Amino acid sequence: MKFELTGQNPAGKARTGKITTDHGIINTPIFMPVGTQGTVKAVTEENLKNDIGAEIILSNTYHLYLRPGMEIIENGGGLHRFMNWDRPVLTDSGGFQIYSLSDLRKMKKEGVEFRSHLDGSSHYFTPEKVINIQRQIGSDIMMVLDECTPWPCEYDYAVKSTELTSRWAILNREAFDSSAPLYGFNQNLFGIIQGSVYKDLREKSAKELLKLDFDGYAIGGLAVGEPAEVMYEIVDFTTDYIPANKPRYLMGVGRPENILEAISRGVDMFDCVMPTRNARNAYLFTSQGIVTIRNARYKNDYSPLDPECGCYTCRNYSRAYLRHLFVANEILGLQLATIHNLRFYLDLVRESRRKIEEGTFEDWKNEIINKISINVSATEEK
RNA sequence: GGGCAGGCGCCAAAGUAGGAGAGUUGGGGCGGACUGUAAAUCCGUUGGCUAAGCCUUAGGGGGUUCGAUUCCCUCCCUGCCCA
Repeated sequence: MKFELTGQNPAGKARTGKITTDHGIINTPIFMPVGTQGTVKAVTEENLKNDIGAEIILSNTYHLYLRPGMEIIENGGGLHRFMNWDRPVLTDSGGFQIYSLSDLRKMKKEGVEFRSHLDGSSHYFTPEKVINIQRQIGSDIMMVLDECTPWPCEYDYAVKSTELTSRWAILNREAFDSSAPLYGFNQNLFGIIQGSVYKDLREKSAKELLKLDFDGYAIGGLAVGEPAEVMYEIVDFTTDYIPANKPRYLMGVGRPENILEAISRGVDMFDCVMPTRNARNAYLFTSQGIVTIRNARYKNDYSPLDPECGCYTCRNYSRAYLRHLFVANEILGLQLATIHNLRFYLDLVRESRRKIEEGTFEDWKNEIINKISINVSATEEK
């Protein structure tokens, strides 16, 4: 993997770059659609490429390991072939499941024990195991096993947790170095900086991980309920500790405005379930603001969802039709909504790159946030 | 024409051997939430009003009773069966 910087906005810390992998180039800043179970829910590979313009997608170690299981993935020729996706894939390690499935797991010194949410069976994840699974999956970018801390998080717990993540990082690195790719292309490993909302811990975590010279650095443990301003502050603080020549990935973020603010603070990569999940829940992002397409107000609205959007959905269907699909619980609604929301996110980062290269990112960002973060329905109500 | 079973909120049903009550469940309607996906999920709301209360309400009308959605009479309607 190669990462080169291609542009830098004069104000702020926003920058553009290019990640070259064996499955192609990723332009940064980039948003990565989430495909937890080896599918970006409700859309096809063709949608992802042609209608959305996805350059890389995310998948998940924990979920794929439980189902369909590694044997199926390996026999299928690795995840790329299995799911018919020939562009880069990043896999999360299961660190987020330590957070989101906290009722079903037990932290151990060397790893974490999960009870499967599918059948209750027990599974033990260690850094080494998680690296091996990601070898079997064949992701282009693998993530270290970490612990994603919740919010709020007591300082003492954050100290212990961050130490654990740092200790595990070494084991992740060793397992990575002593194993090899299975499918004939290179794989890379990103470290994850933790430390909750505590700057001293973030600094410590970053410095410890830098010694291990990962291919890129993620900022984890944010967007778990803390105020956005706190998140921005920690992001701003932490990116200063990541060398300029390494990609910076803010895990799990976020709303469009969160992404723009983080780009402004020097982040290159993002992922979030929001565009996909919210699409399936009738919550659509548009250039004019949030459209909750199930609302009765759209019953007779035959205009396109977003007149400024060039996606398949906006080119061909009206708000009234989309609303009808959602109200009638028709599957097509999920697909059309997902195509649009993901296209909106990808357009957002594409436009960000353009503005950074023009040097006008900051002003544009502020203007756009004002436009897109309002709720269209609520506004028109007044 | 006769017999039987029923009619409860926008809809479909539950329940009540008379007594907690605008009142159970599901659906529908309306609104909201969702941030490294246990999510095509979840939550709220859904008679009226001069709103910590009051009023109206269980097919219509009448009756018994301190009290009726529940019992009785009658009419109307629906379904099934028989002519």
